[in-house]
Amino acid sequence: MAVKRSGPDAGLGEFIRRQRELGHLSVRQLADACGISNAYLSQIERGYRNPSSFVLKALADGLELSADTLYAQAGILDPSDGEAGDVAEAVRRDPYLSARQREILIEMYESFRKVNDSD
Amino acid sequence: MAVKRSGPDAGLGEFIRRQRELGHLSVRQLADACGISNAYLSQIERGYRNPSSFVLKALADGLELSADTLYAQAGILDPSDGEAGDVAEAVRRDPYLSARQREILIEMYESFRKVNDSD
DNA sequence: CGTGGGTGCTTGCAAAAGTTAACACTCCTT
DNA sequence: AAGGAGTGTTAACTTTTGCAAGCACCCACG
Repeated sequence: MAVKRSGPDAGLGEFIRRQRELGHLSVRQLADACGISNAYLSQIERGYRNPSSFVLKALADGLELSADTLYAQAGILDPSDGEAGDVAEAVRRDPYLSARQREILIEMYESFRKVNDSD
Repeated sequence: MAVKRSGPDAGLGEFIRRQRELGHLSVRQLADACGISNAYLSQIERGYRNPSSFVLKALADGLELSADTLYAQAGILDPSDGEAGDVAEAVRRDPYLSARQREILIEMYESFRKVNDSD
């Protein structure tokens, strides 16, 4: 599946460590806040382990940044996913729409915005 | 340890299954698109497995939605996340749309919802 | 019929995730 | 100097992920 597997090679880990240090947190403090063991966090930071989705989310919360930011660092999120107003966001989060329907609604919304700009 | 543990309890899995069905994809089709095995996807959808962050990201891509959307559904539900389905609300609050445009978007949104019900 | 392909599901098993209990080191305090 | 408490790291272990290979079922087509 092409995705980078473990090994001392972790951009994500380095980023987490830097964020942790910026927040003046010890390995144990952040690990506790995330509900994981300090040993495990240490290994994640040095690229010897890949966190599960739940742990990644917990880390994002503990570091007070969005999961998307961590994903971006993990190299698994297109930075282009960024922007989007509240409407587009609400559409993306709606669990009852198909991908195609979301696409249509967002496109229509953005075309409305565009038209209004030139007023 | 705070992080939610497995069990047939899967909000996330149900959501993934629903999205897959809305896209008219078979288990094998989505699994292939995500680079994971069909057996594994089946188990994820029924709540017997928790995907790693990499697999979760692949699923988000395969379903054409953002990783955060999956996270929101993943049951790490901050109630503060403002109850997803408020597309209509977001549209009504948007200051950059005309009354007519709001009407159109909401109507289209609701018709999508209606169509999906009868799947 | 019958067989080939479609669907989702079960079953081992190797390989990772994740834990507990240690380690070595530093900095304070006594 | 001897202890305590802080730091990050390692080692041995258990639990979970994720896959290959197969099951049972349904539907179309010769």
